Amino acid sequence: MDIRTRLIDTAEQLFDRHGFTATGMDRLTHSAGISSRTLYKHVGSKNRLLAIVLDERDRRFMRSLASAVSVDELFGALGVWFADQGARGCLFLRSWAETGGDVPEVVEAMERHKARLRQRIEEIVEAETGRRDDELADSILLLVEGATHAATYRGRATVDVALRAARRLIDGARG
Amino acid sequence: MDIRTRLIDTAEQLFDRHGFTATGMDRLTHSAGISSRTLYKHVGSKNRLLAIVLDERDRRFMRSLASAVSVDELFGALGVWFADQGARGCLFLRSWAETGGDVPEVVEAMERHKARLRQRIEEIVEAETGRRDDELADSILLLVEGATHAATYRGRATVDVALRAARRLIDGARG
DNA sequence: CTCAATGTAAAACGATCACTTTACTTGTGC
DNA sequence: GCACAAGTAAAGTGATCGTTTTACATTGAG
Repeated sequence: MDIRTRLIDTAEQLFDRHGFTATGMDRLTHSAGISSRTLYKHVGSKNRLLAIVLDERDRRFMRSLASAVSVDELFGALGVWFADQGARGCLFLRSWAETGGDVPEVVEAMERHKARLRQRIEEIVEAETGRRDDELADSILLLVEGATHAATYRGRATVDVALRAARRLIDGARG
Repeated sequence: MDIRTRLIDTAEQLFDRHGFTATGMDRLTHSAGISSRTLYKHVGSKNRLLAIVLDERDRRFMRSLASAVSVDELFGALGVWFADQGARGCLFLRSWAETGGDVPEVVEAMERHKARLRQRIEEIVEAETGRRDDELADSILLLVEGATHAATYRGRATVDVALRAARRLIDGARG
């Protein structure tokens, strides 16, 4: 595997499992099996590394939603994501909060991700109902966000609750 | 103001605004205007301080929901909370994640808070509909959790979206 | 008047922080 | 066969981490 990919993957796991600030560069370089010199040649700084990690995670997350054209598939994909990656809350919001909103690269990565997620949900709602519905998309975004965070303490069944609530909202809007 | 109260209030603000790990004890003692010796006499360690902060925040948060007997009042209180305290995501989940789930006192404070929140929502749903409805309470918990986190990047209007979605779910369950 | 409690300031603790530097080993392409 | 790019290990940068310690001031109760 490419050294840069290995670095970014390792960083994502450590940041996600132990937190950004709590993860030291020593632990990172040892886990990735590279020297600190190489790390800094590649990513420049710890903050830049975080921003890169977030961008890469966004790409992977959006790809996992790429084929969904219904809320069933949306929450299905979300359930698979949690099963694969674990559920420890949204890494974008956690990173934003851990850095106090003070790191522009991180703020922008978070905002980009949330805008894309919101856009994707809008498309799914339109595919399912046949029309644009901002309010419905907003509601389902809330359910996705809620499931993401409640799953950390209520487990994966939360995704099913979110799906059923989304279905009721859609059926209500249709009827 | 009592020295211990001042310490806990200051810690809550700093942890919330800048993150737990990123907040050093020096900054904390200077902001609270106390010596580090006194701080450690009172709370023992940084982790214990965090647990105490969370318990105190839970008390204050639950008190702000104490009089609500409808979802309108529930989300009304939530909106007031965000207006007063700002919206940077759930401090309990953020603290749990920042400490990697490795600090028992923090894990327990988070779980206590979430159990109480879920219980409070169950009561509000019962007051509003006249009957117990676990599924409906689960859905509204998701909307509360979703609003809490989406408010960080979509602003306070998110609370209104959550309220309207909750109303539709309740009306659907009633009819 | 004095003892004990409660506070302060400030230095010291070893560890660790993010990051840089020095010195050396590898291929790879021309 | 040699220069160059890309990696390593390891020491060093000064700063800061959470926590403890030393030495001293204030204050209220008996």
